Amino acid sequence: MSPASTPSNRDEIVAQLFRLFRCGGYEGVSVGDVSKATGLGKSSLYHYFPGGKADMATAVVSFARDWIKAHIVDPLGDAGVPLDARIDAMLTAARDLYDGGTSPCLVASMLVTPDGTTPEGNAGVILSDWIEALSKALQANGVDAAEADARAIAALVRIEGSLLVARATGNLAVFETALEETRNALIEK
Amino acid sequence: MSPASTPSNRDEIVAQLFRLFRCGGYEGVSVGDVSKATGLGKSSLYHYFPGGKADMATAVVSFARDWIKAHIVDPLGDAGVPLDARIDAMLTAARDLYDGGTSPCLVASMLVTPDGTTPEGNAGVILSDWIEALSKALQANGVDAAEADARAIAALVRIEGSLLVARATGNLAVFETALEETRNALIEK
DNA sequence: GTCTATACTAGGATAGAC
DNA sequence: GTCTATCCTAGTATAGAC
Repeated sequence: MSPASTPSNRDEIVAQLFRLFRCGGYEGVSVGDVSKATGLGKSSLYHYFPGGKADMATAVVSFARDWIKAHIVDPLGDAGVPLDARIDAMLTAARDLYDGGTSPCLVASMLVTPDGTTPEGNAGVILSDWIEALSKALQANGVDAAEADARAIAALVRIEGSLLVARATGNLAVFETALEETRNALIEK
Repeated sequence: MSPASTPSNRDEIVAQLFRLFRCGGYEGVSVGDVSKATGLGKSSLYHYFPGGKADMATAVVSFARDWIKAHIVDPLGDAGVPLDARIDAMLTAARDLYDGGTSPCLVASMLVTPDGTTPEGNAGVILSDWIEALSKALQANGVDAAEADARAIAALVRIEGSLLVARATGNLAVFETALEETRNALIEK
């Protein structure tokens, strides 16, 4: 794959890394792939990421975590907006992030590691951030803590599960339907 | 990893392959890994799988599909057993397959492929088999087709999603709770 | 900060003996 | 059917010039 335009700074490289790692996971991406995708030579990449591929993984997880914070966690905590609007914003962000059910989840892809290996970059915290923010938003609207946690977890289970099932079976509607069900389950009194 | 005991036939090798591929996906497993895990030399492996790693992936998907048929699809179609007992059997099989939420799903892991690559072995059909069998079982008990499909899909979404969330966040209870919720949602009149 | 060139290892696959 | 030996490519990483 040739680069849309050669990136001029580290942030643009990381955006490319996100595209690559979300599809291939850690093992499925080579430094050569990154070189091709960005148009930069390997040495340039090692300039930005002295620790090599492991550094790239760390950077991409950090990038994704920031994206979730800006587009999901912070909006969910915005007390100036009604809860149902915040939830709609979250679901819109999810639809966008996963391209309507066609693009894989980075967390899921980074979780695939050879037997006995620990996942690179600890992407799991991204899901924890999301769940916590959602639970907090529900609690601020009068849902008790245990119920809020359960609903928040169920929401992420639906989103992640439907993305996987949609992509595995080629049935894209599964994802869209799950978003709608998630909305209903979260808003329910 | 050293072999529990050196496998004496192709089936035993495939069982090892299943362990490896479900964790590492296609890209995360090398022929050398397989050699170490089985105790067989590379040439022996190429004797059983002339097409190399791609052949191994095909064999392991076939193995998993057979397992699902024997432990889930066929029991779900057993008209001599009450529906709720069949569903319990399905959930017990799932708990067993995923080791209570600690072992990854082969379908999910094989879905992780470098950008532009098509998944090796087409593991997605395994989920389709499962969903279809579950929907059929519900329909045979008076649930109309559209509702049965929706419930079957929702069940797999919950199982796959909870496995992912449980493993990513380190919260194993998510998986067990999801199995219970799946049971309730399927049995509901 | 980017390049070319290079070193070295790991990975996929085959040859040919036993 | 399994082994040792080997081949070749791809992959990670570094050196040093510009």
